[in-house]
Amino acid sequence: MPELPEVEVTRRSVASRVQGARILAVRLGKPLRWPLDMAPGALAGQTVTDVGRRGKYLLLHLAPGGVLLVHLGMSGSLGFWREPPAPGPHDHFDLLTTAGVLRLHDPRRFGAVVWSPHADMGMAAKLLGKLGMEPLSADFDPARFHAGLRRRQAPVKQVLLGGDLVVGVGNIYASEALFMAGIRPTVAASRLSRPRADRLHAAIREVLARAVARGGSTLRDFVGVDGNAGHFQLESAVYGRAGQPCRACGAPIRRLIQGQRATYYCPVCQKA
DNA sequence: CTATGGACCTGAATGC
DNA sequence: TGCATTCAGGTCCATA
Repeated sequence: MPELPEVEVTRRSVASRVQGARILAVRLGKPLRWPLDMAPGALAGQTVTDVGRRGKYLLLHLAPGGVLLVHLGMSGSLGFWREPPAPGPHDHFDLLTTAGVLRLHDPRRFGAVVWSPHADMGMAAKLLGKLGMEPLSADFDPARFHAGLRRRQAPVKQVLLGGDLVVGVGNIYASEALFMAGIRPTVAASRLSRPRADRLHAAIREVLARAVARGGSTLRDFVGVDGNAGHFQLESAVYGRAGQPCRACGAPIRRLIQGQRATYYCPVCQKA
């Protein structure tokens, strides 16, 4: 479900609710991607000082002790209640605080919660250490982006998904950004000229920033922290539109598989 | 080091 | 209606 915009929207609403709250306990459901071995009272007494984000990871900074890292995987969402309903079969993590309960709901359990005390940043460092540039920050530099692309022989779409050059571009927005830049997803990343890399750089920023501004509502079943479903307005140019006419030129949108993931593009607007 | 395919898990949609 | 197959927004890991 979540790509960077959805995670960012989630971050903002989580921050507004739990920042400054003190943790009372945690409740664990089924194991997520990595089992979290933690007693219910393990974090009790810690305060949530800040809610950050790196790529698609949410970072709950706790004082005095460390960072609680949360990833939503493919199907995860966070909810917040003053008085939460009884946990369902897919509610796998509750953070009980003085402000209310933050709950991770994740049917497929590809998501994760990782606790890293400051003394031992092992797991968090390993997960965050290889991440690429943040696309919505000044850190996302066109020259470095182009240099990174030039070193890769793989199709540009798969390089975008890799997350080691630039983070946060998921399967939907990868297709959308490539369409906006007029670049075919199958082109070897190394073959992109600087001007075309610059167009892609700008397209990534624009597509993601627009989705954030719309509250992450571009995804079909995005569920905000307040429980409201999105507006069900998947306004994609190409994603999920195989066979339908390109909104720019009318040619039928094509679908192909790259690295076991669906890719969509316009054969006319994206020549190479 | 890079590139590729498999793995993890469940539910919804589709097809016969 | 029932049952099998396909597909889904992520990313780590083993293997060449």
